[in-house]
Amino acid sequence: MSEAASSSFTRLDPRIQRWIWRQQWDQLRDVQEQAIPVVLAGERDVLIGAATASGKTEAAFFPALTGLLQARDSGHAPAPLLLYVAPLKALINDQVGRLELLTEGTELALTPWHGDVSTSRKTRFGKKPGGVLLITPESLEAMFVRRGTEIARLFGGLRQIIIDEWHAFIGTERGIQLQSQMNRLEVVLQRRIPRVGLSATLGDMSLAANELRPGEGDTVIPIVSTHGEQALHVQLRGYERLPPKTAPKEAETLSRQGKDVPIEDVTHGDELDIRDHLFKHLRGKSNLIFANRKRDVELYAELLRRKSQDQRLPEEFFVHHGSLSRDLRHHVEQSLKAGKPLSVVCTSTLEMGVDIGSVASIAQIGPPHQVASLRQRLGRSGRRGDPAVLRLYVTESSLSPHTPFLDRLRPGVFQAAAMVELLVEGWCEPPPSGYLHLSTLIQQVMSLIAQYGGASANDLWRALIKSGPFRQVSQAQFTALLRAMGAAELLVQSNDGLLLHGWVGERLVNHYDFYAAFSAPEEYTLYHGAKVIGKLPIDSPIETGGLLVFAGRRWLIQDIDADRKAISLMPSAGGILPLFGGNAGLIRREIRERMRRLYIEGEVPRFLNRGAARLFAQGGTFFREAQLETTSIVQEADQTLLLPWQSDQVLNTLALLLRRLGLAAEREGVAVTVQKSDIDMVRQGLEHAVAHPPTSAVELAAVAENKINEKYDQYLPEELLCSEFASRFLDLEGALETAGALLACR
DNA sequence: GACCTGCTGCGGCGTG
Repeated sequence: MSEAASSSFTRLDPRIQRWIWRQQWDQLRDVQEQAIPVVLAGERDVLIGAATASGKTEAAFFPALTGLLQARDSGHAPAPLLLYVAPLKALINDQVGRLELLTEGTELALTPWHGDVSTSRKTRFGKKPGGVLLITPESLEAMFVRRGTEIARLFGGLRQIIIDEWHAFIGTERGIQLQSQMNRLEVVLQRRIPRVGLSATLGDMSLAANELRPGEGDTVIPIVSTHGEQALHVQLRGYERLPPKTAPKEAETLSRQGKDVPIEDVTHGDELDIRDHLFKHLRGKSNLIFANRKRDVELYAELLRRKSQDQRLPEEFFVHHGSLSRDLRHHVEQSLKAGKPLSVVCTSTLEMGVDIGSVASIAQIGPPHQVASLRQRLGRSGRRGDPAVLRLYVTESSLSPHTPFLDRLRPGVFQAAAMVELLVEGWCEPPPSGYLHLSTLIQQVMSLIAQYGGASANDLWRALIKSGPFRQVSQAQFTALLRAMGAAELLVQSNDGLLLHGWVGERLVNHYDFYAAFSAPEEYTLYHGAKVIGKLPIDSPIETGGLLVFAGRRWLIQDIDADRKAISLMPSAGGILPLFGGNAGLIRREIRERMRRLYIEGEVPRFLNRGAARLFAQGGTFFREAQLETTSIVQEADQTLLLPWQSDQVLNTLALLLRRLGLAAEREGVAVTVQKSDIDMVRQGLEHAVAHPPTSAVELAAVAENKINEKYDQYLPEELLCSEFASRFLDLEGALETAGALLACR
């Protein structure tokens, strides 16, 4: 360590300094230099923004552990405690391993606490709290519920909270749950506990800071890595849909006759072309191939694997997604980490989390859904000074006189191109904010009552809303929520006004399902003999004797056991790709605006290959033919389309405004379509909407169907469900403005 | 037109 290194270094505990020496680091990273003094001071909240593997975890732990060791050595009572919260169990396990080395010889207790940790280890912490506690939000929730009266004792010595991968929490159910838990700790301890958020440099730091300390984001100290941006090599490849060799109906007839139909024969020609390109360019190196859907992950893994087999090459294409068993995923992660040349077809499971080292390139099949996730994926490539390499593969439908209007615009190519441009310019989606999170509020009300053995409405209001993170919820909404919880027998009121669990609430809180704030579908476990392969959602249409492609292998479904929720598989020659359900995300205004600009300027971005450039030209020509530069309302046969190039929230709202007037309006891709209508009808509808707008987005939400999305939404009365829906999916102001603009142009 | 994440307490049984 050089002299200049550093006043920061000299302030660390000597035991930590020795560890740094042993690593033979010649200097601290810049985020570490910046973070050490402020985290060590232990007074303010800190948000550290830096890419994966930039040393931000150490930036938090070096000073936090220094403070912890000093407090312990000075005999501080109660025993000082550092809390680390992470979104993944795997991250906690990794972290414990690293901390064990870092704290060697200090006799500092490290306690991982999640579902896979033994009860004995948890009991040990209960008997002697202190040291470092590493936990998930769900396990922390369980502590509040099961050990409510012990919270003050267990966390009495708490000095700081470090939150890993903070960006992954923001805007989600788990994010607001964690905010609420941190606040509840402060309520019990009656003091402010400094928070240290670790985050990828995504979006706007000030928004992320305001989520770290809700309402007081400006008091959070931001620390951003000054590390230079890496070079980026990107290519967008375009394909046109080509039919499979054997049509689906024909294939079904053949297989019913007992004939074996190879998967290549029922796969679209463009998908085989993409496979060939991947095979040719990725073999021999390590790569990540992201596909948007698990079905496609299985498809491409299978196609690539079979091609390797045909050419008698060693197996080097693998699968990784969230439905695979932990063992299978772990094996792939370890092989990647060991530096073996292998390509993994995967979903967002390999976007963050455990360290897998660096790969040669990233492939993305299908247009990405978010610039933020595209950037996160790119961060996995080209770490050691090499440029990051990104290949995007986008298929558009084939052109014929019957090709639908929206497909002729080639929206996939334009969306992908817009996202790459925004990525290069350094833009990405800010974290979502403004949601009510009423489902998670129901969970937190139930949990607080469990913690204290009952609570008054006023106690709940103060702990969750007035001083807590649910500040978007009004008093009237909160009262309505409690009343609805009473009606659903989640709550009952005792004679002295104390709120307790009703019989439904009791049953809910006493099941381990309660601790997670997010909902997950019920799944069947897949077995090959005694070995667990993975899990399938039970809504998949499967039956005994059926075929399945899963985990990059082909299987025959031998047995389905509904009681054990188990499916037995045996290897087979054929296989069918399973479909997994899911909800799509929301596209932001900035992306749609950039798409429009690309259409208007018509200049082919340099990163497009020939195929993509051709599709780009087709889309641009069609855009001009349809005069979309000057008008955004067009008619095709008996449907009318609105193309305002706005956010999905604006499109949702426009569709509802028209539906309210009895028009068959729907959001469809980049447009709002209105069936059985003409331009005049739609213009009249928009005029009426502008002249007589609904009083609020909440009122408009009543028109929407299927508003239940989150875990406890089913307990919300219609009015609150509408409020929640409006806060997430609608933008009335934006929609009325857009309607005005649509009417202004002819 | 999608992906991902998480989980207690207790009874029963084997082992030292």
